[in-house]
Amino acid sequence: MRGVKFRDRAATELRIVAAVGEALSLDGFGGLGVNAIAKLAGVDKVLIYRYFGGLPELLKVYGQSGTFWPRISDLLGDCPQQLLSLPLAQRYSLFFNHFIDELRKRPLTLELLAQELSERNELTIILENERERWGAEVAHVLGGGADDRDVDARSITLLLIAGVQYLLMRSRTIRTFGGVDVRSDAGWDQLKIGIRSMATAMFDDSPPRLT
Amino acid sequence: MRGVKFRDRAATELRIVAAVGEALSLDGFGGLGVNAIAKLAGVDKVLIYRYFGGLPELLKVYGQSGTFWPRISDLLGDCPQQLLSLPLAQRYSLFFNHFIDELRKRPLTLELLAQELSERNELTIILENERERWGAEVAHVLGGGADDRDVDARSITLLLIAGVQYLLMRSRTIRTFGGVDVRSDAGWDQLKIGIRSMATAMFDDSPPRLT
DNA sequence: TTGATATGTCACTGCATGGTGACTATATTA
DNA sequence: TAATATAGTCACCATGCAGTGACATATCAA
Repeated sequence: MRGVKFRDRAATELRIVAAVGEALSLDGFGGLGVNAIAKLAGVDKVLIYRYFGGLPELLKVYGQSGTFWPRISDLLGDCPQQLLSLPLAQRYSLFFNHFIDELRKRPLTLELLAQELSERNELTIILENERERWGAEVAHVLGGGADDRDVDARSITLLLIAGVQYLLMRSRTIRTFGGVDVRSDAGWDQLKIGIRSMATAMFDDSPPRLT
Repeated sequence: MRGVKFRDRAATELRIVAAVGEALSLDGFGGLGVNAIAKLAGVDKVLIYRYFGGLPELLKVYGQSGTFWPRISDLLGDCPQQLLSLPLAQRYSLFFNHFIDELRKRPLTLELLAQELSERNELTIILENERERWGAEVAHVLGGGADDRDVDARSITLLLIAGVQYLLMRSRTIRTFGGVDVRSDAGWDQLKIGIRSMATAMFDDSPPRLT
C-alpha cells in the first residue's frame, strides 16, 4: 500500500492555500512556484491543478483569504470620533503614526508591494484594488477640498504615503536609509516627529513652529 | 567553413556589455540571463564566461560603465553658486525639481531600484554605493544642523526622496497613484508645487502661506 | 611555411521548472 | 456486495536555464 494521506479535500485545499503564505514568507515572491508550494503543503502538485486550475487561480484564492491593507478603522485609533474632531495638523500626524504602525505589522503586504514593481499578478491586483478604495477614504478623512492649499496638502500626503511604503519595503533587505535605521522603532519615531513638525508648519494657523 | 564573426575581442566585449543594457530595457531584470544577453549580443554565451567569468562579473562591469544616479552637479542646475545663495525654502524646492527631472530620465536606474527590493546583486550594490555618497552631499547642500528643526527637516527630506523614488519606479507599471498621473509632466508639476508649498511653510520665517 | 595562440562555434550535461496521463486506494452508494 | 466517483501518488514530458568540453579557424610570430 502506498502512503495515502487524509483523503479530505477541504483540509487539503486549506493546507495548499496556507502554504502559499508560507512560501511567500520564506522565499519571497522569487521562489514562489507550484513545486515549492506543493512541497510545503506536503501534497502532490497535481492537486493544485485539479483543485484550483493553476498558480494564478490559487493566488487569487489566497489573496481573498486575508486583508493585506490596513482598514481605515485601524488607522483612526481607538476613538474615531475624537480623532476626527482634532485640528488638522494633529489629525494628520496621528493618521501617519497609525499608518506606519499598521504597515510595519504586515510583512506579506510589503512583499506584495515590492513584487508589484516587477510584475503584476493576481495577488498584486487584489492589493491594488484594496488600496484604491482605501485612498478615496483617506482623502475624505484628511480633507479633500479643491483650493490650492488642499491640493498642495494632497500632493505632500501622497509623497509621504509613497515614502513610507518605500522605506518599509526597502527595510526588508537594507537596514538604513540616509542614516536612519528603518528597522527600529527609534528610527520610525524620528520620522513620525518629522511628519508632525511638518504638519504643524503646514496646517496650523498658529505661529509656524512649536518644537 | 562555419560562420566566424569579426574575431575582435575588444569589440565583442563591448557588444556583450551593451547587450546587458538592452536586455534590461527590454525585459527588465526578470528576463536577464546569460542566454538572453548572448542572443542579444549575437554572440555565443560561452564568451561571457571566458571574458568575464560569469553573469555577476559581467553585471559589475556593466554597472561601472555608466552613472545610474544623478550627480550633485546635475541637481544644482545651471548656476550652483546662485542656488546655494537662495533662501532655504527655494533651494529645497529647486533641489527636488531637479531631482525629479533627473530621475525621470533614467529608466534603467528605476529598473535597478525596483530590483533592489527583491534581490541584491552586483548591479544594485553599485547603485547603493553611488547613492550613499550622494546622500551625504545632499545633506550638506540642504543644511544638516543638529537642532530639532534640522532633524525634522531631514526626516521629511528622506521621506520625500523615498516617495519620489517609489512613485517613479511604480510609474513604470501603473499610471496613477492617488489620482495623480505619475507618467505625465502635469502630474509631477502638481507634486512639485506641493513640495514648494510645504517647504515654504516649513522653512520660511515670513508669514506661513503664500499660495 | 609552420606552429602557437586566441577567437568564435557547437554540442552536450545537469538541473529545476510547469504541466499531464495513468495509476492506486478509499469512500460512498446502489 | 459490487460499481462508481474521487482523493492522492507516481512517472513522465517539454522547456529553459547555467555551465563546460571539444572543436574549427583566423591571426600572428618564428
